[in-house]
Amino acid sequence: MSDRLPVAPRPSVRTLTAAVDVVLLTPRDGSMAVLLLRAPDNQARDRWLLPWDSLRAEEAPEVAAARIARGALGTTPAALEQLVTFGDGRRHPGDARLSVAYLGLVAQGSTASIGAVWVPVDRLPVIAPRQRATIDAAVEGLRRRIDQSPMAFRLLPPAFTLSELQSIYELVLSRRLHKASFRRALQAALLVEPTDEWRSEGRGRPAQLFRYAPRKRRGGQRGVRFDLIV
Amino acid sequence: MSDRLPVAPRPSVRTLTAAVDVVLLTPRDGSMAVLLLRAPDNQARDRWLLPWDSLRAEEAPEVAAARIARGALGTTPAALEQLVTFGDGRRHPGDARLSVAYLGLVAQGSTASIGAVWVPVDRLPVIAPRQRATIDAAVEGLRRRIDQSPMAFRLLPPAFTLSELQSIYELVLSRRLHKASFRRALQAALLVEPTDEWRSEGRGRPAQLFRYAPRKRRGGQRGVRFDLIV
DNA sequence: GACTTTAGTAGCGCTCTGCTACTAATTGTG
DNA sequence: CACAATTAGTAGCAGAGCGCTACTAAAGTC
Repeated sequence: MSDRLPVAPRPSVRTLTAAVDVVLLTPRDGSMAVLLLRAPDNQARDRWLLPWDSLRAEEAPEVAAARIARGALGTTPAALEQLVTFGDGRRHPGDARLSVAYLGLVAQGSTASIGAVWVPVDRLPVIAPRQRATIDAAVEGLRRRIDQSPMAFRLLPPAFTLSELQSIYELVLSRRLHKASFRRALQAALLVEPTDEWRSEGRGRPAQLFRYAPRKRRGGQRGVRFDLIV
Repeated sequence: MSDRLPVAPRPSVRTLTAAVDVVLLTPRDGSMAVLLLRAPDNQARDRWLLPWDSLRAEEAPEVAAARIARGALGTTPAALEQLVTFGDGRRHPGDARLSVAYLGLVAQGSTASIGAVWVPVDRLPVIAPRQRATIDAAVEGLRRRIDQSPMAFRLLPPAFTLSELQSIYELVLSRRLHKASFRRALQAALLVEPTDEWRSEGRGRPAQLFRYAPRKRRGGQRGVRFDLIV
């Protein structure tokens, strides 16, 4: 090991193929759903795929991700952020050497382009192993980050009831939350403000609609949590 | 938009160059330091660089990252995880189209290979813009994840004092923590166990040495935190 | 009107957390 | 040796946070 210079020599120019994959997630029928495309060619090895494309010349990956998402969705997703880059032996539908994965969040109730289908993440069809791993990473990434960034609000229309918001958290975290505690914590976090609209959803008392309106919190600097789940 | 098929046509094979960059971080002299290499060639545009190399044929990026880290460090870092992939217009020393960045953690007091220097992250020299952004992402990633994964312990030798551990957190979070509260939270998290060794560090009472020994925590399922800092 | 269903709140008790204030053990200094 | 200085480590209080039960409110259903 010590006989090798730590500085890389001027690299020989190696080229490879790179794809951008987009995982679009939305809440749907009580679970999270991912947007899959039906393969245009019935002979294709993978009948279903994540929206993807190879990276175009001079195109930044996040630009490509937005382009691919628009193509599959018809509109731009409410949020789009990089997840992970895979380059292992697992198969990608385009046999790309590298695939850069993006997570896009889509508000509940949105529709998709023709040929695209929302599929519950716990009922996925057979799909190329690398794209399967990408979806798992997306769901896990959403779970990890939902407390730290306003992702839940990107999964809802601009106005929503607090019960709907709580359902998003329950869906993403896959556990029940206590109503009063949830609302108290939400109140303390100064994240939403009430509108003067109410919505009656069939049975039961109508619910007030809220919108995402974060205010700067004073202080905030808390001690270390050690939220490490070993 | 709607006239474009959501399914990508069979992609023309586009190739590009990809690099793997490694940000090795260690605590050093009261701040975090990153390992930089001096350019072998004085005429090079960048006098200093992050350890990097282009991705070899059939080599998975995490394998390349481990290889590059070993070359720069002489040993394997205590942890190595993917950070982000850049592909924008910012310059990379190898002019790579894509660069996959990895974060490596190195225990306090480790030495580097010849030609490699530990530089405090708040006193960086001029460096290619993409690698500068990579370092920023590494420091920020460490800050974001230190509560959720045992990264702090990878920045220390196997046996350490609780004051040393607290210093790591203070360094990474760049704020002071309260001693009693820190220890109480650490105790509750069942993350460390005492050894029967003590260390006298010049002045003051000797400190007991601890080791990282996480135990499974019961329960753990807490409510939503809304730790969103707006 | 009684019952069901969903929204929303009050408040109790326990836990968690920030803090002050202590004790403990060592080195340095006259 | 006495005593200050320095670092390690703990006790315990007060207030904030959190889980929970139990309630009230407003709608539809029969």
